[in-house]
Amino acid sequence: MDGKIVNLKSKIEIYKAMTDGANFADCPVRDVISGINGKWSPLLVMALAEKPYRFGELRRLVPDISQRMLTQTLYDLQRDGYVHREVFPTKPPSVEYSLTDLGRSMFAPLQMLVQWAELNHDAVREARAAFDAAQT
Amino acid sequence: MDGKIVNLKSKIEIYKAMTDGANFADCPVRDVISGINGKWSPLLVMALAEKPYRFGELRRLVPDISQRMLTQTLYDLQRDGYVHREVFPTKPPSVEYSLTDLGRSMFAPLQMLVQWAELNHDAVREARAAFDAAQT
DNA sequence: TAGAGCTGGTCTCTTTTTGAGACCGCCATT
DNA sequence: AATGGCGGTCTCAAAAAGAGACCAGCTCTA
Repeated sequence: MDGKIVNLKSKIEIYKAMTDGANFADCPVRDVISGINGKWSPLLVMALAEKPYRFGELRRLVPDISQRMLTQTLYDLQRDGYVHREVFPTKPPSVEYSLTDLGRSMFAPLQMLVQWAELNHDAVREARAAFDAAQT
Repeated sequence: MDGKIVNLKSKIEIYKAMTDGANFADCPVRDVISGINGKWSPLLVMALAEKPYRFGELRRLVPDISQRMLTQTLYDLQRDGYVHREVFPTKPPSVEYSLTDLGRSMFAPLQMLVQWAELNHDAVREARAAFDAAQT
């Protein structure tokens, strides 16, 4: 990642990249995508892209995540190298989570998708309403 | 979507877009994202971006999806307005699935993410191996 | 000094989502 | 008459996610 996205591949090449691999299960692209396509991963990455946060801060920032899923999602993000976890030996030890370079490099493409969602959520809502009405 | 993505928002604005809404559940951006962030949705969208496919063709193209999940994922994509479903009254009626304009407009941002995944899957694999080794 | 609260978690239990695979009627081919 | 493709639905088991109790260690307040 040198900051610019050039040489976009053709659609069929991109699709092949998603179905590559000796057997289907270990296609590298799907392997990576699945890690950032969980229910909470994108939200946490976007939050940490702003600035590092402590565990409790993230909990308050994202009030509808359960503590269990916050722990687990952060663990998974750390394992895949997107998030750095640092423990500070304060009286009640505090833990700070921050994005690594790899995590930061994901921000741009993720932002595109979020921005697309923002631009198109009206269209999606209308489509949904029309579909449900037609199903009467 | 007029083909160009301009005026990128600041990180904090993007995060706010993901946490907007009276209560957390109906944040528009998360509502939309959740629809395209399933296990199979991105793959099917990428496949249909190439050209329309019939049900059985998609099944063969993506051999590790179960019939149940293919049915359901296509249904959800149709409901959200990404996919058009057309039934042809042939002897065994055939059903063709194709991307709508809305679905096509999603291709660009999705492609960015896939491309990022392709570029960075080595880094992710290394991070994972290092993490697992450190956990000994 | 006793109680309550904050720190970042783990553990158990229940509900929801997903996956595997059997089954369906219809029709064409063999 | 049996086989296979067509696009599904239905059932049941497994996996993932959510709710909430519990934990030790420390600090502040009454």
